[in-house]
Amino acid sequence: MKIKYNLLKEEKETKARLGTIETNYGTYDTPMFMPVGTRASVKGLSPDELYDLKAGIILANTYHLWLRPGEDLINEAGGLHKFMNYKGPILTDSGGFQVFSLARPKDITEEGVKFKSHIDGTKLFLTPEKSIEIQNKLDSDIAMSFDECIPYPATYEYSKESVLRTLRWAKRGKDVFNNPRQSLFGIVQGSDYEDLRKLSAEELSKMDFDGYSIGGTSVGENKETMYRMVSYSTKYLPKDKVRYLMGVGDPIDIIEGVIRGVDIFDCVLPTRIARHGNAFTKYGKINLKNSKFKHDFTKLEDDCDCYACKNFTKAYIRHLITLDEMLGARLLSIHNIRFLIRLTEDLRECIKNDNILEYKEKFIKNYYGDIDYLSKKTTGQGD
RNA sequence: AUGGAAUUGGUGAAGUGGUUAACACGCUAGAUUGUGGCUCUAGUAUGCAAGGGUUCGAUCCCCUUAUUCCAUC
Repeated sequence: MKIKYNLLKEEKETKARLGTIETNYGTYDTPMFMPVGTRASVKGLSPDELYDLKAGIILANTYHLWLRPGEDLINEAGGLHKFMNYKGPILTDSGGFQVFSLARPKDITEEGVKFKSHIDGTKLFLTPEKSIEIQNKLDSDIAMSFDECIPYPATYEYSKESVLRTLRWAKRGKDVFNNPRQSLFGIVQGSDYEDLRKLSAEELSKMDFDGYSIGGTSVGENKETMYRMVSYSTKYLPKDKVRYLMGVGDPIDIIEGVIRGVDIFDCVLPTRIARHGNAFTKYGKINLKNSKFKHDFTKLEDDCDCYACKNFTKAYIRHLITLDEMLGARLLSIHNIRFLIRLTEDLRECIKNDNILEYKEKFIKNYYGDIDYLSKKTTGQGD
């Protein structure tokens, strides 16, 4: 079946939306956070552990699975769900983002994108049709259109050219799309130009996708700019379809995104920083490698219900991380993903109670203290 | 006891009669946003066993002492 979005309530003072999304594998509440499992695995975690975290949709990556093990092998296994034994919904990214990090501008043509494999340097060519064909075979629940994610800053001329091309690519992908149990999303681009975001969102809407993504954020702009890009996008998207802000998962960015009408987020941040020894807490991110935690026999967070917080101390997790024991990264991944999912649970309550701005103020005060987070730069990828 | 060799940071070590003593590990911090999987960035010896001497200048040359290792009795 195609996914179905049900809008239940809008928050009184903001554009925040409470809703549900019906999928092949159950109905889930939004706003929601999707853990990332690039290569058909959320690094270090089993499906059972993901269910315990109350994860709903997870993300896998077309580009990576295309190269290894190949879409035909996964098709032979009976599709992505059977292959990895995940009994929840799966969304596949289109490979557009890898283009952004692996290709050079001159390799992008109307037909598709030339780039080199990050594994062995093999020359590769990806087109909108090819991306969709792979995703159809992977048999994920939601496929993404193949888009161009441009760096920031970008000139108006280049941004416009790119937006128009991405629109043509979206149309081409949709035309060859042929998996009836799969849904297809379009991706809004347009850098930080409101008229381009508007053009992108409106043209995609005319094509009637099953949901819409916001791409091209978190590519080197500051947070204030990112929030503007999000506003420019949700403003022109239909209310009866789900909105997904791609690649965003800093806690405050999730809050700001929800306030601007975003329903779904995904991000590698919780698992990546976990592997590097960091944990989200409501009083800011902490680095367990810091010597101050050596004798700290308290939990990561007192009120967290995750397996790591229920069973282990900071001193122990620090010990695991400093010695590079696998369990350390696993425990921090569990905690960090649960932290973001709990955040979305809180935000859903706030939408019901019409007090999301209060929640945000309190969150920022706890998390950032006096830090001016709005001027913080997002990471410039692809360099 | 005699002869020989050595002694450089927390560790393994490179090195030179003359601006900031290489590198690695460790340690201390920081980074990380549609994942190029243990990554990246920065800091980390006012010091070259101790004392004395030669020299414009010594970690580097000489002497004494201490310690360690090897060989022989």
